[in-house]
Formats: sequence, structure tokens, C-alpha cells
Amino acid sequence: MISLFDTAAGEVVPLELRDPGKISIYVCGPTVYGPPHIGHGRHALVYDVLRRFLVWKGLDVSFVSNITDIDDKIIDRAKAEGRDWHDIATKCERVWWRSMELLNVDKPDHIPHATDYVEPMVGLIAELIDAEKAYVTSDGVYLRVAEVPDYGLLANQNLDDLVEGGGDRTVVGEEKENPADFALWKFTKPGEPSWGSPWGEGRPGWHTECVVMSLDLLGEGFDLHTGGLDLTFPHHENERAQAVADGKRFARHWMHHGFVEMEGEKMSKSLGNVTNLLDLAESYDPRAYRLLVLQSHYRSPMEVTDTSLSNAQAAMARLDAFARRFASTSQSADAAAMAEFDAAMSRDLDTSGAVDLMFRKVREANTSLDRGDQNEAAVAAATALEIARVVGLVLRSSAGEVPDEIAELVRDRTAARASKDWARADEIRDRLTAAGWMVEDGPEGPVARPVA
RNA sequence: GCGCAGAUGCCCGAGCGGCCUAAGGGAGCGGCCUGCAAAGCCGUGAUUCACGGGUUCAAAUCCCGUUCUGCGCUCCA
Repeated sequence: MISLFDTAAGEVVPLELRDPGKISIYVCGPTVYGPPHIGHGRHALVYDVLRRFLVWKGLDVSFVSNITDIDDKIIDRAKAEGRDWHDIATKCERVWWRSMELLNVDKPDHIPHATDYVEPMVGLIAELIDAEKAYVTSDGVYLRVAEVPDYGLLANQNLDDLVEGGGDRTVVGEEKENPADFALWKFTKPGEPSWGSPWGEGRPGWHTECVVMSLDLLGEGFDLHTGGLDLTFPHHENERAQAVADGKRFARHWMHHGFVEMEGEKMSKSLGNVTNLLDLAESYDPRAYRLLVLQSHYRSPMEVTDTSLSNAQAAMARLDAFARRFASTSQSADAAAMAEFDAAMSRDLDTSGAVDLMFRKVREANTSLDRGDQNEAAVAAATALEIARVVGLVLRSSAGEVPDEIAELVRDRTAARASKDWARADEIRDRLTAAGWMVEDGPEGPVARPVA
């Protein structure tokens, strides 16, 4: 069974599933108010890899990830730019899915939208008020945090410390009974998007949508709730608080991933505009970013720089060359090695160990083939290829279409080489290079491929 | 102030009490292969894991302190 660091437990624990053989996962999705950055990219990649691994393990995976399409940040931007909030959310969501496609992140099984769930949210809030777990003020509805058992579980702090902290913060909602109480519903000002409720026109407060949607699609006591480290508190703490206050069993396990670091200003400058995922994909092979994410542990801070991206890209070139070399391999993977892969991934998602194993198999395959041991090479290659496949790294085993004029040049060069006219052969290679093509003389003749 | 992560070779990054004179990737250098390349392979690279104490037969790994970095403490993945 797979073990993960459970934020609520504070340690690595075996995942105990609600229904054996099935796993239900709720990944806190994006609030669509701007273009996704490399941090969102790591987020998406980490859980995509987890999901692929679980599917490979043979589990029946239900993977839900929401789109928060109504939120203060969206409204703020709409106001600032004089645009319709809905237009911003729709466009940003399109950019999000485009980015996910570039990163080869599979679409979730369900993609609930906050605005489609306003009614059930109002229902939940009504229940909380009836149970006297929430109260109405002049600007909204608030949850009585003190009524929630274990409030601060995820933050790993008690209520007093939480209230005490952050001295100069401005407390939202002046009529709150406790400064730590948080908004479930906010009454809107004219011109702002709003929905009807028994307490007045307004919009949802603190991510009530995640509570309602996860319980609706995955049911009580679903297996895993995930997100970025920054979401631990208050976002997830408050989701849990609402569910618990409503008497519901919420997520069994909580998983949070670490941040992307860029050394502040200096880094963002040297990275240029690459912090945005679409721009990253313009400047680098997006697969390089997946590899980079895989090479670090999901809970560790990850340094993203031009150098680290270039390194990963060079490593991808090596993997592609490997895939080309073993394109015709039809062996199956080595069971012992795959068991090792399984063990690594099951140990708090040790993707770095998995990638380590993959590269060792790549070398083993190359070495065996150089030695002339076809079969051993094929098995090692199949193993590396299988690992790459499971973690979502798509290797390019062919150079793709070779244009006629390039093929022509390659033929001319082969002829020149046959007559040992090295000067002419090199001259033709220079012309190929100038045209952006590389020619490799392998055992089965020359192969042309585009320069990366 | 409180809480949570970190600090490992030129860069990224694993390891979390003995198998560590520290994985893997990238870069460098030397070599093999090649007409020359490319690809591939081999070799080389921290006797040391921010710093100072301590525990232990044994510490990169545990404890205490210090320094630095990131994050959270009510709407940031």
C-alpha cells in the first residue's frame, strides 16, 4: 500500500482507503483570475503523477479537481479592467486547460465549477446557522470557529496562537464574535455578482464550494484532499471546519506539496517571463519541467532557474536518444525492477528514486547493447520505457517527418562517404546543420533528426 | 511573536542512525568508439553534508543553540 505524508497526522502514514481498491481524490483547483504560473504547474504535475501511478497500481481512481470561478480576486480584476467577471473566469480557465495540455496533465474525471454549486452552498450555510455554528452580521455569515473540534489541526496551531499571530493584519468583518471566525457568505455591494440567499444577496465566502463539491462528487470520508503548502491554512483548515461543523466526515488524508522557489527578484529577472506556464512552454520543452518536478521530492522546495530547466532539457534529449535507439523493443519490463519502482513511489511518492532507477536502466540498456547482449538490453530498455510511461514522460522514439530536401542531402552525404570524400560529406553536414538538422551515423545507416 | 519547511559537490537534487569514502540528472575534464562527428560507454569529481556544542560503539541522518532562506498566521499552488 502507498504511504504519504498526511498533514493532519504530521507524519508519513499508510493510506487507508474508504473502499479497498478504490481511491477518491479531491485536488484543490485554480481560482481562474490570471495565467497559471510554474507553481501551478508543479501542483498539477505532482498530482498527475500520483494519479497515473495509482492507476498503474490498478486502483479505481476518482480524481476531482475544481475550478473556482467566483472569487474576490476575479471581481477585483474585473473592476480594475472594467470587464465582466464572467469573461475573465472563462478566458482564464481556457488558458489553464491549454497549459495543462502542454504539460501533458490529464483532465480530471470531474471538474466542478463553484458557480454551479451556489444553491447547495446556501443549503450548507443554512444548516450551519440552524445548528448555531454560524451567525449573520451586517456584512455576511460567519462560522463560529470555536465550535469546531480541533480547529487548527492542519495549521498545527491552537486557536489562541492563530488569533495572536500576524499582529498587523486587518481583520475582515468587524462584527465578528471572534477574530478567527471566517466568512461563509458575503453580502454584495451593487454591481457585484450575487446570488440570492435567505439572509440577503451575496456570494460564497471561504471556499464553501470545495466542501460542497467534494462531498457531492466523492461522498463523505473521501480518501485524499490535496493542494499547495500555502493552502493548508486557512483554506483547507476552513474547509474542514465547515464540514466538521456540519457533522460531516471530511477527507481521510491531507497531502500538501512544496513551493517553487526562484530566488526572489534576481531569479525572476534571469528567468525572464518564464514564470508563466504558456511562456515556459515557448522557451523550453514542457517535458523538461515535468522531469524537473519528478527529480525533486514533492514536499521539498524546488529551485527553478534557467540552468535547472536547461539541465532537465538536456536530460530529456538523452531520453529521446535512448527511445530512438530502442524504438523497436518489444520486450516487457523487468518485474523485479518494476517492484522496486513500485516501492519507491509507494514510499511517500519518491519520484526522485523512480527517476534514478529509470536512468540506471537506460544506462544498463545502452551498456548491454554496446556489449552485444540484445536480450538483456531489451529488457532493461523496456523497464526504463515503462517507468517513463507511468510517470507521464512521453519520449520521442522517432525524429518525425524528414522533408524531401533534407533526405536528399542525407543521400548525397551517404554517397560522398561511400567514396570517402570526407570534405564533401562534412560540407553537406554543415548545410544540414544550417538547416536545423542533425545527422547521426548509426549501425543501420544515417538518421536525420531536427536539432532540439 | 507563534508555527511549518529547508541549508548536501560547479548547478539541480536524493539520502533521514551502521550497506554513505553520500544516488540520479546536468555541466566540465580525460579516454574508448567514429574518417571526423553525433549517440553511447568507461574513468574523474564532496574523506564531506550551513556553523558550534552534545547523545551514541556508530550521525548528513537524533538532541540543543546560532546564522541564513522559503512559507503560513484569514481569501496565494
